[in-house]
Amino acid sequence: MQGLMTIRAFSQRSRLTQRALRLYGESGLLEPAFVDEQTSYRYYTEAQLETARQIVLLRQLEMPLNQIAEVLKLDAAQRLTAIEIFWTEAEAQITQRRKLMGYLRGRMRGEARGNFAVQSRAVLEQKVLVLGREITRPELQSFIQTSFAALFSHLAHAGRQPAGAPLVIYHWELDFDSPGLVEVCVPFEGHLEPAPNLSVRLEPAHHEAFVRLTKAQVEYPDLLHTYDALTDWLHARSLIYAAPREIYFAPWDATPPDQPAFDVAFPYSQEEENG
Amino acid sequence: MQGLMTIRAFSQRSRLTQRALRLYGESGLLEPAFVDEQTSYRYYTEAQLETARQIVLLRQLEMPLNQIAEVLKLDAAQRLTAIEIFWTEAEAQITQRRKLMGYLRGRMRGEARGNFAVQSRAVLEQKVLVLGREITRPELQSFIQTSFAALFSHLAHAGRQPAGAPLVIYHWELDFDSPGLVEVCVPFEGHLEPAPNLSVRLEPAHHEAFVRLTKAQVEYPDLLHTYDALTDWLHARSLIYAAPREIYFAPWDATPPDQPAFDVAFPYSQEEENG
DNA sequence: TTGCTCCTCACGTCACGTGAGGTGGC
DNA sequence: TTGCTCCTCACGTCACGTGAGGTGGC
Repeated sequence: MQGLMTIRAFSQRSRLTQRALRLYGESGLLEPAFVDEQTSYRYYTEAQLETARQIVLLRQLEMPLNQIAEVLKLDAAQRLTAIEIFWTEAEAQITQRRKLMGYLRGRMRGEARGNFAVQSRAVLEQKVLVLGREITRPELQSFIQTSFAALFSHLAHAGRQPAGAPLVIYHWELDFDSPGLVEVCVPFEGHLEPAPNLSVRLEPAHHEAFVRLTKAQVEYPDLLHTYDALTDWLHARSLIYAAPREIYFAPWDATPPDQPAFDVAFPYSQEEENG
Repeated sequence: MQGLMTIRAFSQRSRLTQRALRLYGESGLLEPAFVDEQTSYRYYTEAQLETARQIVLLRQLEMPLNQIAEVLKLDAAQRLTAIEIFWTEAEAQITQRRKLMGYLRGRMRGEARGNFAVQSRAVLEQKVLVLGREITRPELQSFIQTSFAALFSHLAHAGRQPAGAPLVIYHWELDFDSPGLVEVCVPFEGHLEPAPNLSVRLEPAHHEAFVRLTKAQVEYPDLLHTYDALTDWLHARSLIYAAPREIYFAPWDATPPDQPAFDVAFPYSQEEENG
């Protein structure tokens, strides 16, 4: 019994509740150094305090328990790296929320209501080279970049040039959290054979409602408002709309933040015979 | 059926899941404009979209549903104020976490381990005027300030001077989340009658372990480390300790951030006859 | 024998996600 | 009749909080 603490003593010194300690014991996150088989009493050592305190700290940063378990398996150097990665993501979320709050403020003060002028246009039929996959939100950014690179290199190998602005089509009805099909497309002319994962498709002629945005507006709050403005516009005209798309008509890297860089568009058709 | 949307249409345009919409309907947060009594089908109006979108935004700021319900009852001006208050608290939490992360970084790199030098001293018996109440963490700051003001004015009215450094005693064993008894005390000499809520007590002579901190260190991470250092020190010497206290020996407002301003102390006694 | 500490269920909370099994209108 | 949309349970998830009712050692 030398140096062993009861759950009460350990709870007080670690600042973990007894309930939490039992839970962590069951899940294997922090098992008591010794458990009396007769009484099921849990006993902890002084050395386990360090682990317990790290758990407390990580929980206060809102790291989930299963991630904490993984982090604790790493050695000191890797552990700090893992924590830094987690924290970087947390900070990104915070930035996101701060922007949302700014958007909310403006919205409630009645500002910026007309900032997103909806226009419409006719789009001609065009052939596109398509790379599509089911992805989730966090994967989106890197998926788009690598896909465009793959498409352009495929075109170059076939001796073809892009014949229009590249676009990205979102097939999952604006539900941003669950995974859904995203297609990255580059228009071309002439003939191209489909390859594994790369299909060739004829995008039909259509009308579309669109909003033109600057490069800076690619971030969250503005994009949300754009979608709202577009669906409101379409609904007000009783139009049926298809999967939304982003059309990158300007060279992305060369465009300054405050200059128009892309359109968000919804293809639409007249409502079926009804009213 | 003019202008009524099914739950699916409303879900897509509001970006709330059907599950969430049903839940909000039951709780009264956002009830469908019309419910078919035969089929129990829910129908929503265009006008409800604005409310729905505000709910989405507030949920993304992690405002709890019951608080959202309260906020939505307010008119536009008050609503924005309420949201700003909520957000200010959220930002305070973020600042807190960022400090914790800094503390964790230093801790894992092995820095700052010896920063908190534990000392010990004998304290003489003294009479104190006490104001105590059960409070929770968020109330602490303002409770301490108003209590000190009340105690000093009581002393002044009775024609007495403080006879030592004022202190705050925490009786709830370092469990910072649940509510617990906190006592704000001012030592005095001579005679004083107890008043409602104000008791007069003789603090017995004792020994205490303490750490001296600067004004800047009153914030979270350092305070945590201080408590750890003190309980480790006491435990290493097999000492029994009582409720911890903070002793404000310097005039708070006049002290610069990097100067010593208060002690964190644990009264202790020898362990009962045992080893 | 009386407290005290510890134990194991088991249900509640929060805001949903995810089926299961069933109904109504074209 | 077949899909499709909608419905209502009901259980699962996450990280616990909060009793209820019972045991073991001084």
